[in-house]
Amino acid sequence: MGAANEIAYSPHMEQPSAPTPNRLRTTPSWLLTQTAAHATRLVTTALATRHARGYHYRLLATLAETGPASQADLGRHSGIDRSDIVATLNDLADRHLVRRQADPTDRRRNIVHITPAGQRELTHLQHALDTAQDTLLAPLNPTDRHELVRLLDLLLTHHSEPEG
Amino acid sequence: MGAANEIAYSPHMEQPSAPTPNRLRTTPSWLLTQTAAHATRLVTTALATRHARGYHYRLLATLAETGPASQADLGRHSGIDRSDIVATLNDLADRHLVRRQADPTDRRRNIVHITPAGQRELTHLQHALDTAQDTLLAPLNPTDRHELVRLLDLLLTHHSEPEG
DNA sequence: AAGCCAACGTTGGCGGAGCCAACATACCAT
DNA sequence: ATGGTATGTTGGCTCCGCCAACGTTGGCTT
Repeated sequence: MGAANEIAYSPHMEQPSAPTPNRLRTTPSWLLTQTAAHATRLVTTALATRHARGYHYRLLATLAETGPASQADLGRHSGIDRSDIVATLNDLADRHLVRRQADPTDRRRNIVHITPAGQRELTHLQHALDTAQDTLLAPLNPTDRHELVRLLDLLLTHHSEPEG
Repeated sequence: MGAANEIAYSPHMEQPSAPTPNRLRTTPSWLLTQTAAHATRLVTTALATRHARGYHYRLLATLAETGPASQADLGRHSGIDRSDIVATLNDLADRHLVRRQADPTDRRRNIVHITPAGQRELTHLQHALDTAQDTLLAPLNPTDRHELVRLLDLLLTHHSEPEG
């Protein structure tokens, strides 16, 4: 039928997606969760190239910025639950990207350090992540990008502060 | 130590949250997923007042807008996987909010209808959802709200279209 | 008419993210 | 000394988004 570079049309080939109902398309929370889902997909595949998940990056990034910290503090800074911190740190420690060390002044606490290897890994993850950000924001010009960040920051700040 | 209307300070009372690392705070995908998480919390609790989840609303809304449709079409319009459609429709059908009917012209298909009770329930859910939207967008003025919707719509459209 | 491929509904499963409850241990103020 | 509370840890849960497989049915091709 057609030349090789034409797109073959098969009567059995249906549209992979269909128009989204207006009720959803105009609901801010829906727009938010759907774009977030796309962002998560991009980030997940980006981090997966280095066998990491979101929690791994978040913890390494938090550690690099705050310095050695207890697991509870890590949780508060990164917004990850204490129990999830444990599992994620286990992963990171198994790969020697992080070190748990007993706090001599408080025997309940572990002081968690990022290792040099962890620092290097974070650099790789950061690079992969930066690329994903560009892909995500591709359709937006610089002005729109800043505007989006501003608006999201407003929402996040408002809903995070206890005194709302 | 102070009067009753002062906020009691206890040395054991730590901040429930702590400053988020800049690396995260300035990452668009992080802002997106975190605000989406807040939105999901609001929507989830709003829908929970009527014992519904996101998928239930999405299907009812889609049905109301497109009219009777096959499960596959419902999936394409709502962005929900075929297998999840089955489970969600089971819930809705159990509560008589939806009716499955064999398609006489294609015995593979079910034609799904929304019942009058389903229409009424959708109205309730919509109301709960609208309130949640207001709570979510509280810190934004009308201009910013439209701007946010515009930007998210841009992202969503870009990443949904097959020809990216 | 036969054969083949595709779509349909359904079952069962998976992983990530965000939670919560409970517990033993350790700290600290009273 | 006692009681309240923070810490790390285990185990469990829900929601959302996916994927693989299977039996059935439809429809195009030859």
